[in-house]
Amino acid sequence: MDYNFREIENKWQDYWERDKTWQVEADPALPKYYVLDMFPYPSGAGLHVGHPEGYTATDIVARYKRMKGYNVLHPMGWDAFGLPAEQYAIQTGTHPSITTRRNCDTFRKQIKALGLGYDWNREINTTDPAYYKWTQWIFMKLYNTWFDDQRQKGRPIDELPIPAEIAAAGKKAVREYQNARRLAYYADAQVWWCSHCHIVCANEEVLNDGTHEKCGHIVTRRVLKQWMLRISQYAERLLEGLNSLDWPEGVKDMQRNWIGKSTGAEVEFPVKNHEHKIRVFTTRPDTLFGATYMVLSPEHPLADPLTVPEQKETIRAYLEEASKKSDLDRTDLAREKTGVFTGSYAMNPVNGEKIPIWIADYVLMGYGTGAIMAVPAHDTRDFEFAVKFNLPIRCIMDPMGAAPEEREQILKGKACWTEDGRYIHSADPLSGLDINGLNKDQGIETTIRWLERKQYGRKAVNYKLRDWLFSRQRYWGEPFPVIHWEDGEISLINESELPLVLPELENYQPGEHGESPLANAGDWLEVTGKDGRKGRRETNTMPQWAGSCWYYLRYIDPHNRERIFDPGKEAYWMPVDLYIGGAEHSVLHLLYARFWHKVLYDLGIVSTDEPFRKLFNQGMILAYAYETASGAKVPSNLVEEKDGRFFHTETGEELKQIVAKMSKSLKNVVNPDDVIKNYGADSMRLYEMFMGPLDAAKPWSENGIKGVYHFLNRVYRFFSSPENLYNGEEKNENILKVLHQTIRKVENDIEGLRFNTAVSQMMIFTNACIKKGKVSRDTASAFVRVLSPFAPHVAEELWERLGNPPSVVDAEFPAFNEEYLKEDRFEYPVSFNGKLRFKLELPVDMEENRIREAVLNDERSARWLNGKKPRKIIVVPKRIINVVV
RNA sequence: GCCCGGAUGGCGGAACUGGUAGACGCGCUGGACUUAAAAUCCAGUGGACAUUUUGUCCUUGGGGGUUCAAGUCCCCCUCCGGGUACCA
Repeated sequence: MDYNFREIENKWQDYWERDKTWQVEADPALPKYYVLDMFPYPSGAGLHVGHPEGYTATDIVARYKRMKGYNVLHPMGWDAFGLPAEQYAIQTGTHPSITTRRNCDTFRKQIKALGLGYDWNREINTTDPAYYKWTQWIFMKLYNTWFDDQRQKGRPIDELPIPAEIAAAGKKAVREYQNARRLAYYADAQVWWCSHCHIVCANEEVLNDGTHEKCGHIVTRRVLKQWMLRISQYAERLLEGLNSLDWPEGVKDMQRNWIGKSTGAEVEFPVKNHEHKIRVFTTRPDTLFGATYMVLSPEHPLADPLTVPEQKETIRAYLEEASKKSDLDRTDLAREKTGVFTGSYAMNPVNGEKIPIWIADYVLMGYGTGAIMAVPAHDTRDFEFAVKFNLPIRCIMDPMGAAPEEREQILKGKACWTEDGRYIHSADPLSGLDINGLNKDQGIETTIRWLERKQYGRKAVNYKLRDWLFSRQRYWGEPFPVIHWEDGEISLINESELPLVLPELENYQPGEHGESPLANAGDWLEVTGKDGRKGRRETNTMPQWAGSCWYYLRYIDPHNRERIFDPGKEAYWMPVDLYIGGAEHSVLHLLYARFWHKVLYDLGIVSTDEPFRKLFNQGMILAYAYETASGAKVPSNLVEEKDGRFFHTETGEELKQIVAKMSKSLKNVVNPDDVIKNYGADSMRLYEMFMGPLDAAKPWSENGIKGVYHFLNRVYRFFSSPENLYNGEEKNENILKVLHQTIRKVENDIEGLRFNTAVSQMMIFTNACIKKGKVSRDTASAFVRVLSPFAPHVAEELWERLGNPPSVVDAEFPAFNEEYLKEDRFEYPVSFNGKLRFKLELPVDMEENRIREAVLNDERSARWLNGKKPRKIIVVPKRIINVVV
């Protein structure tokens, strides 16, 4: 008979609910532990098997830490703003809040069915006005903050020093001066527009092929007034902060790449017959002697002024083409370089040489200064361009480490060299700069010093990270607490007016030309100021990232109506000790949240500089799928298995089993509800942990879940049968040893998030008990506690049956005792020349020399020594013996 | 292109700072129980060869190297996954 998981699971889930087991409060007398899941978007499809993986992992850690005496904060909530609910509203007229509530109810029910111990008293929902009141409040803080570059710190806008000439120019000038420095600003932005969704997309939401990640349609460029956040000013802080974090190196690397710091120099090139100067950023100022032309990006402000009359028409056509090209062909794989000559020349500061100025779209306005000096001999892009347009290529570095033939080519300007070497042709008696013979590092340093002395340029740092486009043309998002006045002034609403609640609408359809659905909001839109001035509310809403940027802070004090949270509680619970979620949030969510957190820290609102101390990414759960020899996918319902091989039910063709993402079309989606119905929540939890390492992608297998289900049945059957248990202490040495090994291993594995091996150790223990046939109640009680974070329902039931009062949740996690783990003898593997030949059991405290004797005296050694004397005998205590002959 | 990560039996995966490769689970084979099946229990299970037994050889994607000893460290290569891309 299988154990009745349904009855047991219902019973204990009811108990935890009635008992309010998971409700916690800040308690300075106890050490705290804050364990957080990335909260889900409650989609209409319900929970997916991927969700419970991370949730189970955090639940195990939470339960374990609680048993270790920590006060554990483990909350859950909903990232519920988003497109699907709005799309559904457009189609059916159902208000998104109704859809959202329904979906949250489903998710909550499904999560509870897994026996996850969340404090539901702290549940939050980003779409709840009582929550987004504070999202709006943070936006107001961002608006009222500027970044002090000197102190590398955000400060209140009233502390921004106003230069005398600005102050003298009047209020408007002061306002503009401030607006140009606020962390949230409203400005013309070149944005990606998705004409399918009628929405602007952040750069991050546009895929490599120029399509919108949400809908797959091609996006186009537009200039629109949008809200932006000055995250780029926090680049250095965001980069620096990574060093102190216990995060996967891969995630840190991704963030570093995204921030994209590069050091080099800014150099100014005078233009012949013009007062303009072209400023460029370069990481290779040392190659100035090799600069043979310059390039401006098509959007560069000097593109037009520097065009000579005879070139006007050509340039105009090129600029137009370039602006169109950035729409569609920008991502062409075979991007052949294009460009046109302006007719103007710049002067190379190192040698006074006249070099032509071109315009080309391989130079981007959004990076550096939007202009470059081109050194074709030592930059692959410039090389490609120079070859195509027949521009001179001047090698100024004798390559080190290049093959002789390659070196020949490079010196002749027929190939490009970007590595280190020794400079040649890099001196000019007039300018006084000479770096011939130096290597790259020395060359860069010397050139920068020269540039600074001659005031042609300076050392400079550049970041790829750009400002964050923060508004969307959607209904279902946080409204901005902003009023646009008829005279063009922008102001925030009063804090007392928060939350600014989303108005009810008849029509959720966004406009064709970038108007948000809120433009239909009638009365809501119009405002009249005290002075009689008319204004209009902002009709854009915030992106979905907004709510998820700070939700972990609201869990701390979710019902506080007066403040965002109580500072004492914040100081107690923060930082998050462990944060688990999908790797898809490695860059954006985590970077945005860190940015907001740092601003709040600078303003004294939070007590830590970084929000998430330890981060871990769970891997994706995949499924088996099938394909024919030609690679065509076959839905799983058309596949049959025979003797471990797979065949198409209709054609009979043999199929290959592969691993793929779960998808409706492959018919291999696993529904957690079905799994719970057939095997129970404990099996579901245990299997998700047993599948493999938490961070690995791994395929779901029906047989795998049967394995852990089988294990739980064995556990239940054995430990719930009184005839298998005797009272008091454990008498069997071996059982005691395995028990304590298990306690130690499970403890270490939970701390290291290696749940798969923890489960396997518990299996080893159970096998040993069943083999023995009878163990003590002490042993059973210890094991049940070890098992409880993983399979809490079975554990509660057994705990009760062993005669303990509920609940095992508050029992102490057993401590392992080294005494029981000690071995006095060890079975040494004995190798000859590295090959294992036999085993020899010896006392562990035996001296090495005595061990050598013992090995040589063993009759089995004679065969391998073959009459020779051993050259050397290596003894590694409690590991191995190796005889070298 | 660049930056990460990975490759271990029929399958999912173990293996601490280099020290008995294949833990644990699945599957498979044989057996017990049963009228039978399921469930359960017991035994076996990397490959090849040999065998009455003791056994021998091979094996962690491929090739080199360091070492008494390499899945683990170093160099080169192949394939797979993720990120990113005219970033100057």
